[in-house]
Amino acid sequence: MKTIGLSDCTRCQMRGESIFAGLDPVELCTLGMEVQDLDCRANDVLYRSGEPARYAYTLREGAVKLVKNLASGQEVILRLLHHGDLFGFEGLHETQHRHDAISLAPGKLCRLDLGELQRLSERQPKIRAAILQRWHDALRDSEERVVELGAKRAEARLATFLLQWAQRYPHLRSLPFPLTRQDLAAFLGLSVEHVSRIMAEFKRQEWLREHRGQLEILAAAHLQEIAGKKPE
Amino acid sequence: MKTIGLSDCTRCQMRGESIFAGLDPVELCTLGMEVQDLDCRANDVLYRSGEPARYAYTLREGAVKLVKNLASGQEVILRLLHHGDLFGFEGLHETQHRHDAISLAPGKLCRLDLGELQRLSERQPKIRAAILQRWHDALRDSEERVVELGAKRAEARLATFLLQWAQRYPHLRSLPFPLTRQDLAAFLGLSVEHVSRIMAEFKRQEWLREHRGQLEILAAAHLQEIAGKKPE
DNA sequence: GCTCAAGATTGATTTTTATCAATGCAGCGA
DNA sequence: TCGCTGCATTGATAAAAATCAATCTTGAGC
Repeated sequence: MKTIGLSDCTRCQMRGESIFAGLDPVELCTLGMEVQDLDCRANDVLYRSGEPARYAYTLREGAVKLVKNLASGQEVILRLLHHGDLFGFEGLHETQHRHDAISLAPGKLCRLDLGELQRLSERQPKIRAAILQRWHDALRDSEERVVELGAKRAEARLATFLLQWAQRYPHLRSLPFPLTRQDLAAFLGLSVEHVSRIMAEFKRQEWLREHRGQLEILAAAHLQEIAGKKPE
Repeated sequence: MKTIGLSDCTRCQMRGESIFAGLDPVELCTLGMEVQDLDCRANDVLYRSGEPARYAYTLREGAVKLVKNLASGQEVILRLLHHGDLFGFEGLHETQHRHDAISLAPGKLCRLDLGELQRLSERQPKIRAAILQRWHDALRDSEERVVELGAKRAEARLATFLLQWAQRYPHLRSLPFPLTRQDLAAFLGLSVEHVSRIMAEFKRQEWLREHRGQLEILAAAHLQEIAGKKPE
């Protein structure tokens, strides 16, 4: 991971989707918020569980996983972040991070000091609302995961997941897919082998294709159907 | 469900744990917030998924489940609320409720108009902070459920759940336990039969006792051990 | 190109969990 | 009290998923 320097938010491509959306350039300049610009490679550790929470991050490019490691040695992926996502903001309410944040692919991030963010959100209703919206989205997503894990079988979970992943790249036929089977297993609550078998089956059915970290979904309709299927 | 009338928050036993904690009686009076006082029986429907979200609720007595019903007919319990808990506040960011809220036992609630709550939270930093704290807690809990469902086996999930339930009644030896096996199954992502077998086993081990909606935990230490156990 | 290591796949087997089918039991109204 | 009715329990069996044990790829470094 590499610190590049300060970010110039007024020129950021991503601003419209960030928590600073809705502020005009003048407002943005008067915030007095320093935003660090970071580059990461695959498997860089942004922070570890238990470390003091000092920063939140906006992911501009790449993908990041938030991971919980259990005493048993198992790992569970709690969230997967894409371009535009904010993470680490639990730090506004807790002194320590409660999971690891690890990049899955080379990418770019903005690092925001949590103290400054806190002050800003108190003064700027627009920013406050934006953060609250992220909180809301994170809760909704997490509850959807509870539904998936609690009520659906392996193939349905995987199908749902692949379709959701694809939604994050609406304009692309071939999607970046930097997840290992281990990552998929840790996200879906399954064993690596089981994930591998189901992926193989999906490929045999020609519902998808995979090549060098790229994924193509060929039969979204079939996956949709599988995704809705209950255990029966 | 029965509307009793307006609540006098200044005299509420629960105020210290509510979102109005930290306000002195004078501040409380000047808020101009009308709080409806409700009684419920077991199995009353407070709201349904898809209904316009108009109120949030504070549960003063009893227990409430937030349920998602799937197209397949399965149900998943997303949250279980106890005395002191606030729910329905997703309505601050969405126009419709996204789950059913159903009481498990007779109880008492306060009903807060979401519009008023919104206005209040904009003006009163203390209330805003309190709501944000609930949001944070809900996310943390939901993520813990993802860990349970994604990484643990049936006995571990049940043991964890029982211990958490007990934590909500720290001073009681014998706990109110208004859940059916169906409720437990819907919360833990298991079948009714499986839950029943594990409960029977825990009772055989004399780790707990159950009688007419009351639960006694006799061997928390053993349950703790089971709760941490990975699938192996 | 060749070698190695990490990840992915496949098969055989076991464990966990769901499903199906009775049966038991407690509370309640007639 | 009887006889429902709705849970809860128990057993037998089937399905789903994990585990164990080999391979098989593939990509990186030489």
